[in-house]
Amino acid sequence: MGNSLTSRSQDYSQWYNDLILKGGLADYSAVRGCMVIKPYGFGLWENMRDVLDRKFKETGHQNAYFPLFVPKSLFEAEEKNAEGFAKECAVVTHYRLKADPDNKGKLIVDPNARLEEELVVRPTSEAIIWNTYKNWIQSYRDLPILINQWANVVRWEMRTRLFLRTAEFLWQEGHTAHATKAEAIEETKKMLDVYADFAEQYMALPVLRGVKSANERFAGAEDTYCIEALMQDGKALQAGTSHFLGQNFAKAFDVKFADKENKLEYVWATSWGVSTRLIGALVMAHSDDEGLVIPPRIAPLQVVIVPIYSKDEAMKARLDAKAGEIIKELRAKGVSVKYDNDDSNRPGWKFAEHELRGVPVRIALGPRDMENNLAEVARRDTKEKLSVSLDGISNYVADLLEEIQQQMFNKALKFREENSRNADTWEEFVRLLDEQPGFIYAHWDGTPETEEKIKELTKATIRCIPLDNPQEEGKCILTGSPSAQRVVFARAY
RNA sequence: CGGGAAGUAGCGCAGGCCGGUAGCGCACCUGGUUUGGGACCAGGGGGUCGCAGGUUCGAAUCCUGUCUUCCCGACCA
Repeated sequence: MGNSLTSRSQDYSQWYNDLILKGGLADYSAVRGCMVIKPYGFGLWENMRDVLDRKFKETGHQNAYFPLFVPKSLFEAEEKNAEGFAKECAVVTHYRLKADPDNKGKLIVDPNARLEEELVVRPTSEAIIWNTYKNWIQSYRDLPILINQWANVVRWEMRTRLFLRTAEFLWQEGHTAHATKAEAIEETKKMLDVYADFAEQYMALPVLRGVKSANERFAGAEDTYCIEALMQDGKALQAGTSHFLGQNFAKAFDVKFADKENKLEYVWATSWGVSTRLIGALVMAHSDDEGLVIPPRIAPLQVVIVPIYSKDEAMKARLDAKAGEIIKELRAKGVSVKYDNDDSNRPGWKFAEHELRGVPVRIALGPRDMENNLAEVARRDTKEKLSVSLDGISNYVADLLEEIQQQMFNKALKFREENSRNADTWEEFVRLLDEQPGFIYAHWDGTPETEEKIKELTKATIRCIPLDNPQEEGKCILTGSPSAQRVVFARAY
């Protein structure tokens, strides 16, 4: 019907937008480049958030909240950071509107209400946070500070895309302060591992863990670690970053502490974040032409039960009673389940609708099954349908959810492996990018100029230099200069 | 900011070249029959045609301007 999805082969962008709109995750909003996250999409975000938040707390972090507005003078304190974000900042210049004297019923910005100092709407919070940390840190006894905040940030991008790049997005940003460089680096890597584990175990999304080249590094960081995922169209997506900030922000905001010998030292810093972009990653990694496919562990709804009613009222009552039993058992196991007994839609409509929304497991319960003590269990990932005995069905479904979770990860991993290739010559590199897009492992001479040139020529960037990358002598695909290792190239979102 | 396309009912669209006072599908409301892969019949409600000017007896339609959205680039998580 009108709800069918554009086929992927036709237009990947359209397919992606359809998935989000028709899958019920989000809507376009009245504000350019922003979106409305609908309850179903927000439920997904809440589940992701809850898991991450638990992991942050398990690793010793606490939540706090810092202001949305950053005075311009603070924002510009760390020069590289300010420069990096300057082009995409929304800025508050006035604090009042007034009636338009020339246009009844309309408002204009009151020119007399100009702020003495402009306020930058945070594109990231390092500046405001380090300005605060300055007051919190005097001694090594005050360290480490391990704080995370859940917030929204604004980056005024020229071109936006639902979930992947919206002008405003939700995220978490961790900001930590440490007494030693080693401790800060350890923190940076630890949080990268938290992200990678989350992506793989909960989102069923295999990721490469690596470090960014200088060109792709976060503005103001010494090193940017990242997790990189591969989407079904062969493009890469940066799914999370963890930055070792060195002493850059400590120096910019003059944050020093007295060590045990009473010597004053600059504090070492990290920051790390993941955003609602993860939802975009999830959509593009797992969905198919029937709609979303959401991994069970973070699905807003894990199981839906669809009764097949008939005129027979007694049978209807039996179906309701049986469904009630199953729901009770599943809920006792911590499985989220909905009984879709809304009589205004027919079963076929419901099947299609829940597939569009990516509900991992559907149980159909009808008279035919009841007579045989069976139910039809359908899994979303493979679209397989099985007749399952009603005895112990809740155990079966609980196990199936875990199996789907595993299967989705395995499938995505297999896809990534099949779309990861070595390129040894420039011709091969260019051909692979166009004909078999994916992660391309190639030698690079290590210079920013070469990386820039490759980007200009092919739009491919270095996604990361994987951690524990095998060392291998070779020649740069562009310049032929010696190289000690392959790095990962791809076109990226 | 460049290059395309589009703004007509809640959604998706037709009508536009050739001007005559707006239509289709879905959704919605009422009644009935239905329910194992997006049901059917009958009846019904809903639109200053993105906005502002202009041409004309008359504009959804022609002209000018303007705003917005989507797609493709540049920028970026």
